[in-house]
Amino acid sequence: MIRLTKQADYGILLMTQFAKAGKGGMFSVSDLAQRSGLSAPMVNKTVKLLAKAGLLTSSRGVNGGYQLSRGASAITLEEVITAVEGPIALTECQEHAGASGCGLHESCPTRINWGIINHALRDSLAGITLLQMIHPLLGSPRMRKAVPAV
Amino acid sequence: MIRLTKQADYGILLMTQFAKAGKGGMFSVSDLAQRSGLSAPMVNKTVKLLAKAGLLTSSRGVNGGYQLSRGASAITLEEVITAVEGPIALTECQEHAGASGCGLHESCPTRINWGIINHALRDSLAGITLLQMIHPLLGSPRMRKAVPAV
DNA sequence: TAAATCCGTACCGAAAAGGTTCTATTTTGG
DNA sequence: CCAAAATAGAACCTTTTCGGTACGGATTTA
Repeated sequence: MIRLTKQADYGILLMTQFAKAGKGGMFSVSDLAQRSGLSAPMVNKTVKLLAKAGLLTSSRGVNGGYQLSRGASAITLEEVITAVEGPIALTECQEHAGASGCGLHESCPTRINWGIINHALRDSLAGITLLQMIHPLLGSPRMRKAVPAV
Repeated sequence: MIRLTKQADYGILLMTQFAKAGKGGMFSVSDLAQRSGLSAPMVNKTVKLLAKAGLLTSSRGVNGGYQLSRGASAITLEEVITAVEGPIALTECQEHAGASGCGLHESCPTRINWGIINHALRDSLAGITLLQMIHPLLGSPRMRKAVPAV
């Protein structure tokens, strides 16, 4: 029902852990699992996706772990969600434009509207950074301006 | 992956059929199935939800069917989607506020941000009417103003 | 060289989505 | 007044996706 998946939620939760630790904070999977209250395998799975997307950098071997690849003010929710659960689009036709076709009778005259809606959603997610997520009261006034009643 | 369900898509498709037919246009389920290319049982299931939400009115018996309860310019995508797949909210905690609790360790400092995001999504969907869906080129300039880059 | 850690993939159970069917109930028309 | 056409509502099944776990391999450090 138009929900974020739990894993995307976990991704955001984990990223905020890094953000709270500040620049250079490095955590292993087991560290993160303890801090977040999530199971280690689930953390494992999720940080891999975040690292693959370039939001985290990894170090292998003893004393290895993950850390933010950029400052918390330079990473947005849009990036985190996309990293974990793929492109953000309410309708399928917006994702692989023209590739498959809707299979329905008429050519879709509503595609323009969907483009606008998807764009609005993506942009409101792209307007919120990890820094704002951990300091909502500081972030929200600026954000309210950037994301007005639409 | 943050997709609309197919049934919600069907709901929108069906509602645009009514909108194209203009005020007072009445269709039976089998009519709609033919026009839309969807299976009759699926149409059946979907229009029931739309009727229950008050977006369509129904007439039983021979020559019965469904019709729009209001003009196409007074029905928004937000209403159609909510009718078919329930309240629009990306995160669960926004729906039944405080009822269940996240179950996670700290109280969620990000709830404010989610409220803003959900609101932005709902409002952009509420800003698009059925009339605009069937006349995208007419509707979009006004809509671009109502739903700016957010 | 052993331990810690990331990497990649494959797998399984549970939940949700997608779709069908069946039995009322209501209305019209002959 | 009865048969046909239509909605109302619920139950059911199948398929897909989600949520979570497990395992073998590669890499770094001590």
